[in-house]
Amino acid sequence: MLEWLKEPEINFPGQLEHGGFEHGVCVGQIQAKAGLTQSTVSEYLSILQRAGFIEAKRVGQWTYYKRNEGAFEALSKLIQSNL
Amino acid sequence: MLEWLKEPEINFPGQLEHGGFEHGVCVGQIQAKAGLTQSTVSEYLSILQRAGFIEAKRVGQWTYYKRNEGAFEALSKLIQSNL
DNA sequence: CAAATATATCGACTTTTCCCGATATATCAA
DNA sequence: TTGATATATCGGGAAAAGTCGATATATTTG
Repeated sequence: MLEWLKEPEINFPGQLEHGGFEHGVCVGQIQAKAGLTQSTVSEYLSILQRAGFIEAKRVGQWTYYKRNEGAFEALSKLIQSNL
Repeated sequence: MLEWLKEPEINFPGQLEHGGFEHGVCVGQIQAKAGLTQSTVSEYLSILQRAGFIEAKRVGQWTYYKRNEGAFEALSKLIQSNL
């Protein structure tokens, strides 16, 4: 999912019908591509959010998720320095 | 364990009695510090070895393990570029 | 070769993670 | 307000990972 969200335009064409990509991609799009149930995908996304890798924005009945690039940079640096 | 092996002289003083650190640290030293059973530590180390994070060298009845720094560098870069 | 020592492997049990269906909550549309 | 849609949360069963004791293998020493 994290890789998918790196190129949302390519991986989630259906998102165009939900107002574009500025806020991220909504759960239903990710679920359809993942082939897992709605509850599983929702839980995954909330875990990734708590871990700081993605950000959520609620707009109406939709929740949009997008990557937090800073977290990946930080993880990469942490592996370099601490591990 | 991976962090311990970054500074073997500091974390495994008992290793001095096993011929020093040039080949790495032997399993018994790591086991004592980890506080887990011998079998568990042996399995951990073999998993880390298969994953490429450490290298093993058998010398007599001892197996010495040491870090493979390249693997950490590669992981850090992989997170930067692919994730 | 036999006993001692260091490590590896195996089988079983426990704990954690994964994933689901059911249900709850929130928003939108009529 | 009611029904439809999107997402979140909950409880449980299945799968995977963690950990152990017992045992096997390899090496050294006497």
